[in-house]
Amino acid sequence: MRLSQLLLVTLREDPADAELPSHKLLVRAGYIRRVGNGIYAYLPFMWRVLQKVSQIVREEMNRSGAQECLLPQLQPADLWRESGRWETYTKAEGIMFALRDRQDRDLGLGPTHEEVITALARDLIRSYRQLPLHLYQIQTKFRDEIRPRFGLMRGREFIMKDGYSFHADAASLDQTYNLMYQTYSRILQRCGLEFRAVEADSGAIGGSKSHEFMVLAEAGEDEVLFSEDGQYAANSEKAVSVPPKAQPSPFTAVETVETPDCSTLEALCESLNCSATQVLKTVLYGASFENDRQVLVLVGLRGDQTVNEVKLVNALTARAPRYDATALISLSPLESEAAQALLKPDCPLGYIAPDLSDKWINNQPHLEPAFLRLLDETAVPLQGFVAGANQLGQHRVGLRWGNPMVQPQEVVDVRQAQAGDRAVHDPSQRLRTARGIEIGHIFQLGRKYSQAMGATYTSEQGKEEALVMGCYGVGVSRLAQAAVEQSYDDQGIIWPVALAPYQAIVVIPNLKDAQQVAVADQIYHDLNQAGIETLLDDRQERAGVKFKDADLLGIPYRVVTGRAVAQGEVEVVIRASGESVQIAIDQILPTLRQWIARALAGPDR
RNA sequence: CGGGAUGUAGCGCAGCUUGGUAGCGCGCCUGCUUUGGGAGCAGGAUGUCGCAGGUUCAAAUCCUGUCAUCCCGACCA
Repeated sequence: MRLSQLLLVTLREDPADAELPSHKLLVRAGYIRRVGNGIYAYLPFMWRVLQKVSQIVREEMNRSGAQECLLPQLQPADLWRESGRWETYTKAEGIMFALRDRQDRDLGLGPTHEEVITALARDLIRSYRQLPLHLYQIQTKFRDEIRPRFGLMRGREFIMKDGYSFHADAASLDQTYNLMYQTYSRILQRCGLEFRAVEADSGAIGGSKSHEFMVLAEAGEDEVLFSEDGQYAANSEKAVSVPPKAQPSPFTAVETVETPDCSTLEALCESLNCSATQVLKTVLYGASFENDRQVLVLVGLRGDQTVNEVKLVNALTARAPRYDATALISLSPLESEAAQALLKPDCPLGYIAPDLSDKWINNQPHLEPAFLRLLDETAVPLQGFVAGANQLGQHRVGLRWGNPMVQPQEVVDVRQAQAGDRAVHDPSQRLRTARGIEIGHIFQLGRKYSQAMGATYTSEQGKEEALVMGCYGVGVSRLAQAAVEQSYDDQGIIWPVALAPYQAIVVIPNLKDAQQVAVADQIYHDLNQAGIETLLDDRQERAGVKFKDADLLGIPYRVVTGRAVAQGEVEVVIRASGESVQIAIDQILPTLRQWIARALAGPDR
């Protein structure tokens, strides 16, 4: 394309509403425009990038044997009621845009497609002979994010590839899951991105085994913990580790001591002259379930550790049935004001322990009259520890489990693993931390949806069985922006060759020089003819403007038909390295062809 | 939803404290010059100062409300 005919509006200054470099650059270089909060227009250059990503995803998915289809975005609420997610998706997480049609039917705009695909599978899959089966689509998803931000990173409308596989048994699911792990790795390699696959929490979608694919970048919203030997990597929400050893306790006898003004751990440790590892910290949470029942949760853990709320949410969700509930709607630490509504006014907050009496709980209609008491694994081996006395200004020291401190029955892992902790698989390894942008997620769903929605098949033994499912997502638009976040400089974007909207740009420094124009035209024509996607900057602009724009746009190879055309040569500048070489005009095509082929060389086929 | 901030020309901003009829840079249009790293000179166009009330002789400026946007948090297949 000729730039003189393209819609290209570049900005010299950063847009005021952008924070991330990638967001600023995509707007400045004319790739995207914000239309509303979390809603973006993909302008022609961006659309080309997105198609590049989609095409790589498509090729690799097809290669894995999955079949492409396109599912509806407008989804009947009844399907979501069948899976039990209508309430949680419109109420709890509130992530689904819900609407009502003129017949008063509830509908949702698809944030994900498990329900639709499972309903289809229920209709279409009858026999084990049809299995395994893997369907995927690439299309726009809608999510009513509470706080959209960072441009395409967290939009309310975004493009995603989502795939769903169906199996007769767990072994077959495992196979496809592993295949997807490889497929995703290939996709990211082909996109030219630095990434890491990590163990992940499976979150509200449910299911068991799950990995996230993280594009590594400082601006990433997720923290990744990994061991240096490469054997272990996990999202910090999910990560497990061996905590540092506890210091031996200086307390030998059980006694209650006065600890005024020690409602914080630091103050307590200083006052008692002990280590936080000898303190049993008790954190109070308020949890609400979808049936409006509220539960107060006491979590005991070692003082130097912190609660991982994702793990705690999972622990509570698992216990929902005991409150006749299925889903946790909210969980938050009880701050003093909120606590006042639920607890009696003189409750000794700051000095509580896991054996805090239930009598402090207010008598309220939806509030459970007893605490749910959970103990983190780190607290179990403590000896001679310190805990609140359940009396303002007092702590107990020298405690051991049993008498008088009754150990909570339920021991769980709700502890946040941290950089510097030892790895579980090899305690000589220390965990390190990195930041990542989640651009892919694979799950083993199991029978969660097929059971809920009655999607069954007839097995080889003639028995009716629920389908075993997996699901696999790639954030296509997010991936494109993540690529920028990983690769830019102070001049602009540096696209990987595989994702660049155009691979080359021919710049004419001086339009008045007929020879420069003729050579540029010829090269432009020849390159396109040879299948190299090439732009021609034939705008009535000064050379400097064209160079600046080419750099900002991030086109990998820039061919400049400058003064050297008189000697039969042009200059080629490699965007990524800034390297510049003089090349004979007739060598441009073979040279670029070779460079591009090398840059696009993906994983072995 | 809690905390913080901002809304003034297409974009980035000043003006607001101390009310007096709106300005700078970039961009845009015209002309001349320039022509390899976001040119120079000359001329020109562009604003319901987010919106609605109020105070006042007079409001971008003060007050109230409201909407929008951004940041931190909560939230997030």
